[in-house]
Amino acid sequence: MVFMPDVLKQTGATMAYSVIVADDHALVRQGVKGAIEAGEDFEVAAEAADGIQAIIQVKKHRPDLLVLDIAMPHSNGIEVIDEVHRWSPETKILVLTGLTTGGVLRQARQAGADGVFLKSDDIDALLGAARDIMAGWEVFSPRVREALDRPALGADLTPRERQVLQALARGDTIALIADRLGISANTADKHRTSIMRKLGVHSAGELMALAHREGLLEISRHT
Amino acid sequence: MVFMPDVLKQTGATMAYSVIVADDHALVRQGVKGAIEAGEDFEVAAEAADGIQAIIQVKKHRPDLLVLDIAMPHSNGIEVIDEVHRWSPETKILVLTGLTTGGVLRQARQAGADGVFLKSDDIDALLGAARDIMAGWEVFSPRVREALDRPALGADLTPRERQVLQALARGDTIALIADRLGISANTADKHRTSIMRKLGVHSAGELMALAHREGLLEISRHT
DNA sequence: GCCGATATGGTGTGATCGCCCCATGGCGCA
DNA sequence: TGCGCCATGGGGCGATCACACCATATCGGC
Repeated sequence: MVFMPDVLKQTGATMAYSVIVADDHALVRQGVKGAIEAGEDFEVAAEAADGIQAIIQVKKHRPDLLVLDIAMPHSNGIEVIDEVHRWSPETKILVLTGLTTGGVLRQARQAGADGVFLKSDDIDALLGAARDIMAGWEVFSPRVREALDRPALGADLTPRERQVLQALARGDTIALIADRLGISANTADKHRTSIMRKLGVHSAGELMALAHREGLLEISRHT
Repeated sequence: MVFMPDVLKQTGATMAYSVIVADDHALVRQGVKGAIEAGEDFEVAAEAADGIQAIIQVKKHRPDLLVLDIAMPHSNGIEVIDEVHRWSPETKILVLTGLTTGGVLRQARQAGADGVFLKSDDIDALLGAARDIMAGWEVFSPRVREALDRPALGADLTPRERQVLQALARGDTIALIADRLGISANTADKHRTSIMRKLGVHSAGELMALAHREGLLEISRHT
């Protein structure tokens, strides 16, 4: 049995939700396109291979739905969400990510994504998720919800502490960080100490490893 | 115009190369399946969502081609390549990866992959790559070749130094590493010093950041 | 046979780190 | 009006790190 919105039942056909798919991997775009066009109530209007292109295409097409990868070159997915809300507020956003590290998912939800779909989730569920979102629901798959419910690991970090953590993870030394932030080395050190206490680590090495492994850092892509 | 091997022209049909697609992301598997079955000379015999499953399916089906992602749960792609060569040496291997950090690509080639395809490469090229591999060629896309040609960054590390680097990146302290490897702290320190000199960094923080960023570490996946 | 690379070990020094002590001011909340 | 949290600052101490110096032993190659 195929779900069909009332509008379609009434008009007969040709009226489908327009979709833009943004992911830097062509294979993923193809997979999404195939899965979402399997239902005839969605039609992919354009694709984007990076964040900038995603914003441009959204401005241009004003789609009903944006399927958006987080880790992309040129402007990450979180920034794209903000821009989309600004330029095309009626566009629903379904975030697509391979990461289940919690931090990313939390960022996406807080930025205003209407749903999150994991790349490892069952592909057949994607179309249903898209339909649910268009029906006005928020869609988080079980595995996403589980990750979201897990106590955060770093959720209690203060803004300043996050700032210091970013710098530490880039390999900056305490002296350099203090200088950059215009504070004394003692204060920067105090922040580092607080971070380590909150994350339960006892050496700079552990902290670096944890930050990279658990995705506590801001998302960025090079290449 | 569709390429068709001589065997197919002779027999008429039904004789296609069997393929196994191994990737932890269902969307990618779907994309690969669609792209590779667009030519009628390939047929996906099975899929695998992790390294263990990939090995099991290869043993079972003895496919002509394995399309293999590197970063997967339970046994990474490099290990899978070894196992495939052991249990099904006639199976060609096309490595699929999103990473272009050189180290991974180098590992894949050295492990005996017959080709590397980037997830961001043009999807239409995948079928051609598969056909070229079955024709006995080694297939590396231009972007892969570029990454492979780039001077290595860490290529001159000795085996022992790599070992120490892995431990450092996990957050282990020099004293712990020395103890684990059964050597003195002085020697472990000497290795660390050599690593930092070869990589051109001057602090533990920089080293950690570089190792994670440039993918100098062994591939592993959790979750 | 000698040279280079690898791996092992020891000593020392200055810088940084990990963690403790202390303090002040602002801001929100009961 | 306190109480807690955040951010800022100072000082100190022991451990670790970064980087020199020194050394021996093995192994492969010219």
